[in-house]
Amino acid sequence: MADQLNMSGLSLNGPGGEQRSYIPPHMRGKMGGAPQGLNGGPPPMNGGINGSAWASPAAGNYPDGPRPAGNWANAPDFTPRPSGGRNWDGPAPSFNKNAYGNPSGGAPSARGSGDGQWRDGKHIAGPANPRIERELFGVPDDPSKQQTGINFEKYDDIPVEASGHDVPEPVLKFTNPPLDDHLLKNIELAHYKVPTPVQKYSIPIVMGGRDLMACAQTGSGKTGGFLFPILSQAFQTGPSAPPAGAGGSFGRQRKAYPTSLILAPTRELVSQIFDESRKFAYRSWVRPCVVYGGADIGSQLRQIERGCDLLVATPGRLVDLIERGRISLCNIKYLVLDEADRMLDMGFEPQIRRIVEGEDMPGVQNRQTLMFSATFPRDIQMLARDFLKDYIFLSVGRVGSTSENITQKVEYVEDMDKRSVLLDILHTHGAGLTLIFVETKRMADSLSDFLINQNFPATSIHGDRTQRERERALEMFRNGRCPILVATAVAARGLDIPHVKHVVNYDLPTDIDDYVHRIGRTGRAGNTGIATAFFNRGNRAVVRDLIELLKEANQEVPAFLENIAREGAGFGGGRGGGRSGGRGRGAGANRDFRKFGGGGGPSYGGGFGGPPAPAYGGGYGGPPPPAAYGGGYGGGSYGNPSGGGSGQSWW
DNA sequence: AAAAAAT
Repeated sequence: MADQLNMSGLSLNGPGGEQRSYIPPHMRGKMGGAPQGLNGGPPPMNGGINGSAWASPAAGNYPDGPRPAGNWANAPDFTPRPSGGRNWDGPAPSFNKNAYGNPSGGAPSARGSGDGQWRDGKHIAGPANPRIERELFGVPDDPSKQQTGINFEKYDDIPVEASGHDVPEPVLKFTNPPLDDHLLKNIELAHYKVPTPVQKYSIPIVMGGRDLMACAQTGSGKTGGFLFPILSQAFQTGPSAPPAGAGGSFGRQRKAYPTSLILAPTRELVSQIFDESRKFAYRSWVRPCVVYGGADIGSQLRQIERGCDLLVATPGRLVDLIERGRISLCNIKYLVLDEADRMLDMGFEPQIRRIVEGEDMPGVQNRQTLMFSATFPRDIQMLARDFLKDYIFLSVGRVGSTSENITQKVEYVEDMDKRSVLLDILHTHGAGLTLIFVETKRMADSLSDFLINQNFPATSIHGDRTQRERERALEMFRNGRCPILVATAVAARGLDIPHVKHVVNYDLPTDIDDYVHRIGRTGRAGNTGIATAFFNRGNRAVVRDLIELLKEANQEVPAFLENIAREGAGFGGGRGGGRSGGRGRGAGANRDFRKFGGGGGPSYGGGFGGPPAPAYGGGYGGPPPPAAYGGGYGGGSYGNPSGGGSGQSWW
């Protein structure tokens, strides 16, 4: 069998039998002297995009298309984009006022948004399209599309703290001014009534031209928090001219010049942000696009070609497209880094720095930059220092945990008993969506298999499933056909799944922030939810943080937790709390370190995210510092900025 | 230690 596999592998070699190693797509054709075709590189654009290996599946049938039911599968290939000319360096298409589709005869260019134009300094909305409206905004009876269950009074309880100089007054309503009328119409279509607290602040901040660093989580309305002001400004000021000299360069491939770029860590998250941006860009001149890995790049390229004003991307795929010369960032006016802490956790810093500092993006003074992050540890502070200018710092309270929307339970369950306890829970809390978090991909598979064998409608989502499987699982969960979803960390943050009734931490995460994110999938903004965690001694690393969190949220703290915490506080067991306070969390953790942080000068050494105590504590042979140590602000200015990473010795 | 992310 192995031999057969090898044989088929060999058959991939070149005709002369020479070993041909894999060449990434963006490198093909750059190999010295090799004819382009040999390496399977894409033919030139006018060579016919529908030919050869470059060909995509037929329109309307993208097996890995990012939006399974999305309208862009229906968009005809090469519909000239009425307003797109400015964003290309190719020859601008001659404007034709009927270009976006005479209803009869012409190809229906139903793209759902971005169908409007900018002409003679005016924004001209595209035609209304009932089908697209239903797709984007849903119908009142369709719970999967509805923005229901948002209790706006609860939102008002979320504390927001703004600091920085000249913080503008928050807005109280969606009104013109400051927001553009076209945006207001779309907001109304989306049934958004009142801005959430983060939106109340971010709208005037961003529209005032200021940079923003916001500590906020998804569910606080932060997507609208950046989309509303960005789109509103775009609707009023129109597109940017392409760079001088970009137009008509002979032989150059078409290149898109987006004016807004939104980076986010996971594919599902960028997809979700894209969906939101389609809503609010509906009928406007702004055409949103989305690019991420794991999906057919050909269809993404074609989308970009049709015009790309607002781009939502994961870093890896964006770098790929930049290397291919298909996207230029030189026109960027707005840069948004969403879930910045997560992106750094996932090792995206090099790609992010390359995108922001190493390509053609305007410098920090010539663009507006917004960063969102659930926490504000040292590495994020460094990023803020480098990417932002004179920013306003916004700290938005936790949506779920500190309010009493979520009933948190912690049960002592040994690993071997977890399955049966889970079955009990599923039998007891039958109705509603249940999201079960596990720590490994393998566990996600085996647990969902187990549940399916027990006749539970379960599915799973994790990084080893194909993008298509991931999206399908999420869709099945969202629409309730598979109301039990077993997930790894891929689903922990950012995903906005309405109506999750119960979050089960089958395996507790080692990082309490992850726990907060996970339980935040339920009890969203006014809905009540339940979060159950299975705890055993294997989780004692988080016991202190967990207790602190439960207390903070006015939840019951089981006696066994206190007991185990005391065990851990003994000598030798110091790892129980060594990390406490390392990441910003708890009351006051997400604060503007410029205000609270240690001293002046370049030392960013506030206690914020400082290196864990063991980094130096071990050297003295003394007992490990007490758990409280290292928390707080300005507590220690040990640690040079770059040294933070090396002290990771808490396990 | 695990997960995610360009191929």
